[in-house]
Amino acid sequence: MRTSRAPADDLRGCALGMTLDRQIERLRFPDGYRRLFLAAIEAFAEHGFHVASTRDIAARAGMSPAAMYVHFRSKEELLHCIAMAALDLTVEVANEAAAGSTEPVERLRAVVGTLTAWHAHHAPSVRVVLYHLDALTPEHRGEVSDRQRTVNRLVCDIMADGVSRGVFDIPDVAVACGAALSLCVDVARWYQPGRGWSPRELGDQHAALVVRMVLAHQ
Amino acid sequence: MRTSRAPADDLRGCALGMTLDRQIERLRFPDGYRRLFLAAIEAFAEHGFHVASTRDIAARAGMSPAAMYVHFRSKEELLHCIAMAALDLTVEVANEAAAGSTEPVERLRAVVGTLTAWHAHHAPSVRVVLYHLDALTPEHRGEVSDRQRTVNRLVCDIMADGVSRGVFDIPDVAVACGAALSLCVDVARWYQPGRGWSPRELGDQHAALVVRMVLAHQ
DNA sequence: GTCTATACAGGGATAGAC
DNA sequence: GTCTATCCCTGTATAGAC
Repeated sequence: MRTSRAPADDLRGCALGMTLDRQIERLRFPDGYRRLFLAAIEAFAEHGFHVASTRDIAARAGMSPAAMYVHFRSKEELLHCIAMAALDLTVEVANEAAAGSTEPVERLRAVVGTLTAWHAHHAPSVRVVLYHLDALTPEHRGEVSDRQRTVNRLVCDIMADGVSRGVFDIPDVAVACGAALSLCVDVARWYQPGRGWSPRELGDQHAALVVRMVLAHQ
Repeated sequence: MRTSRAPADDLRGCALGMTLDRQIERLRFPDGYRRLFLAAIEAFAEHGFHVASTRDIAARAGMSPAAMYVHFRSKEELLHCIAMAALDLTVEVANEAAAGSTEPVERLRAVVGTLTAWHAHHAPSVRVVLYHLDALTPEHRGEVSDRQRTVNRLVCDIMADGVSRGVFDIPDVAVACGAALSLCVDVARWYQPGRGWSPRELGDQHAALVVRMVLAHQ
């Protein structure tokens, strides 16, 4: 039987320009498993978890409905695997952005810009992970929350560091951190490619706004 | 046959302290209609649109499954009516907040604070309106988008006014407006009552953050 | 590991009596 | 306007052959 988790090591080095689908391609999944994985991302993103049927997913993967159950115990497990892979990538991308500098302003700018661009770029897939988590078992939902807290902690640490260095002036770090991440994440709800700014441009603008939000007036 | 829209006039004068349910009570709906309306809000908020069944909704309203179709043509129409009523209330609340002053900073603070508190307070119901709109027919979705644009325009106007008066310094008003509303709205995704700040306190903090984001350094 | 066939449950919506 | 009964469809998941 297959393990139901994507090996974290295969997720390194992902770049923003690639689509989530292509990044998944790089994972060393067995063929049938990967085809189902990609098909489910498509179907979930298009119709939402509950409306997308296992028949549809299997058909997109070029299989019979029954073949799915060789690779995944249930539709819920399929969602869980996708959510975890997407969040592992998100954590990876955020960490890479933060690693580019040791200066709080630059780190915050990089993380907010990158996460905004990331969520804009993968809006349909991200919506599934953000808004359909109630379909997961409590245990699986807990694992997802852990990953989300990891990103949260990264941003909080950057802000707290900036405060202690006197660069930032933040009344409540937890609230400001939540606010910054709301900017990054909520993009997935409304962003439409081709209308207005590109993901990268929008990221830069959000980064500038967040920096203004927390910067100490010299 | 009943009209399927809540009369807008009945929505005036709503106050934040009341729950959405109670505000709906004030609408002059016929009894059966209102019971179904309230039951559906509960069921949708609890399980999401697709998981909540018409049987469950009818049972909560103390009716047989078939009785629903006397008041609503379909489950989709029920969602539409709820979404429109909720958005009409949101527009109302935002307008009231903006009407409290003519000064851009105060108006922005009031709108962001009130909308944040509103979304925190009604998080479960608001999630339905925000994240399950793909279940609506294109026509109904259009009506919902109209209301959302109304709120957006209100915030944009306040910001543009502040810029033209030299109070605000905003590179791109549309982006800043979207960012401010992301702060207000995304609260519905993560807010849990009883943990951390109250809706009102959170609203005040968000308002302060948004003002810092756009205020011109004197 | 994939197929065909099917069990089994549940949901949206309607018919027709009262 | 509400009920009981029911139609009909779809969906998840399993059985068993290949």
